[in-house]
Amino acid sequence: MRNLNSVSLSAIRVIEAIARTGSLVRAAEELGATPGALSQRLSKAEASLGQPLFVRLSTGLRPTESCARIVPRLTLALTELSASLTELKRSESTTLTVTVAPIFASRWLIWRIGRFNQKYPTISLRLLPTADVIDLDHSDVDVGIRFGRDSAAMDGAFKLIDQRVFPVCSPELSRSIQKPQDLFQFPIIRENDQLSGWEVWLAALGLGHPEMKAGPTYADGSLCLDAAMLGQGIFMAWQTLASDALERGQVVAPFPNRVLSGASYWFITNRWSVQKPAVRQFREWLGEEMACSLRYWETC
Amino acid sequence: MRNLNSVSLSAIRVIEAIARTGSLVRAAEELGATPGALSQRLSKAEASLGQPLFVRLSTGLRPTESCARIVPRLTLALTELSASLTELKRSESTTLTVTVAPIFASRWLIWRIGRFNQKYPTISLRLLPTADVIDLDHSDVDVGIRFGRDSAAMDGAFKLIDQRVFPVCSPELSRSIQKPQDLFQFPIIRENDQLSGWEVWLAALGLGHPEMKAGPTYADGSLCLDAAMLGQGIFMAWQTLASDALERGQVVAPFPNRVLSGASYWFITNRWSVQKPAVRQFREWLGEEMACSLRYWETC
DNA sequence: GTTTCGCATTTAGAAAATCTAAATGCGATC
DNA sequence: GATCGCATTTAGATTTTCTAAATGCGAAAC
Repeated sequence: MRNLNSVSLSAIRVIEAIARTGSLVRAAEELGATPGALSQRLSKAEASLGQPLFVRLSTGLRPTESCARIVPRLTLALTELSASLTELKRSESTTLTVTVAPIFASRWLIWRIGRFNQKYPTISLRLLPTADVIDLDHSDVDVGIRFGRDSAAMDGAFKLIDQRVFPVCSPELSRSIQKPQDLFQFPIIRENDQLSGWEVWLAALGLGHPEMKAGPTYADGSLCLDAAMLGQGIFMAWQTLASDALERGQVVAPFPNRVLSGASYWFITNRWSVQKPAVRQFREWLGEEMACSLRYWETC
Repeated sequence: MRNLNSVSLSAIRVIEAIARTGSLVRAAEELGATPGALSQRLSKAEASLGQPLFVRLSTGLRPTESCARIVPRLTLALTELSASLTELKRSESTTLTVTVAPIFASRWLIWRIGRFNQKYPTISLRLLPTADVIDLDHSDVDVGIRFGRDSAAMDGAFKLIDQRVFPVCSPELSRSIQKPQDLFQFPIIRENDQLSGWEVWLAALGLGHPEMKAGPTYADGSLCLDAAMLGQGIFMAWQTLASDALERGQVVAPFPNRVLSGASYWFITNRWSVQKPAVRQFREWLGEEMACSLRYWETC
């Protein structure tokens, strides 16, 4: 391996091309350079190898015996390198790695990926459900779907959907609920002891700060939604979380008001992946699916 | 193959080394460069491939999935290139191609090559008997043994031996020859209708321009010598031509005077081959063999 | 919790390599 | 004897690549 320090690899390519084509001019054409440039590279290689590699004929260049002996090996090795790069590009264009928050993945995305695979069978979509934000540019992840406040919008991010919040509960509970104030006869389910979303929702409905019953608290929204399904209380949910549970009737939203929370879902891209067609296709597909979910919520 | 235009081959080497060693610092050490240089080459490669090849960890660099997949192929290909270069160097050091005039080859050199092979069994000596002078620097020939006038001595040539001329004839004829004038009762054998050598020899012995009988003419000195052996006349020979025939008694030199012709044998070297040990060894061996022939001539 | 260490990366400027375009030279062919 | 095709040389421009030092960042050590 240390051998390769003695000759520039580009010179090896020149040698192989000249040997294969039998002429400087043809090799130059193949390599996209001028004959003069190749001639110089060749001379340098010969000098550093301490031996001539080609016999100069009036009709072109003929490899010397020892050069001819290794040319097939050079061709092989260079073909191998070339094929490797092709594979690199190919695999890159057909696999798409997406990092998403686990809750979004489990409550919304994974149920729809089947349709994506149907539409783009050549793209192999891989999910990387992680809670922490990755530096996409220095990873092999193409896309991130991140939730964040609109004010923190990052460079080159694409907004997928505004988050809207609304209370949900089990069908049983909802029977006792006619007006917003009725909600507060039930416990309020909390995510990490927080009551996120309630303030904006109440404000939008012109309600003050009613007294809210203590309720169970869970580490993430997904568990909170489960608790709501089981009738443990009222939970302030949002579209992508509750979408499928609503559709299946596992929970219901007693009021049609869906209030902008001021946060959104963002589609962010690895700097390298921006121009990958698969990225664009995934983004467009995501947009369509979200629009479809939205339409459903509006009709119910 | 056209693929390889997109990425510099040296970058491929960097990629392979980083992937194999797992660290920029170690790769830099192996490739004999600074980490900064490799970092730059890598960034450029990533840019032109349009994808990151390594995930940056605090402990070093980890290949991305698609990079890792091709690394074994890269290692293979680079190893192959390296091995090819090794073979190139190896074969170069053990085969020695020598271009010689056919007459010198057939009358002197080939009878001694056996001894050369014995002394240097690892060097495979190949003779290229050609009449025309080759431009060594642009051929795969390492050495030329050329005959020429001293005034035309070329650059970097090494004089092997001064040519000395002397008349020879068959043993039968020589019995009638006591003094130089006796030579001219026999036909004078010519090479290409020329009487080369006679003038200097006669001058050295203080003889004028005696009348010389017409004799057979042949295309080259080797055939002239054969004619002399067969008693067809007198031939003005020289050391390397007549050496073995004299030793075997096929011809005799009636007079001890060996006169400098003003020409010599030259040992010339392909510019690339000068530093090959085999070249030096062959030159030294040639010198010894010639000295040995000289000693024999002096004693007879 | 702070420091230190081992990395990779960035930067600016220097050095080296490589290239281009045109001239040159050399055989072979017409 | 002229012309064509090819490789080579040359000088100068251009691009690439490198070095050395500064920087930044995370993990381990203290």
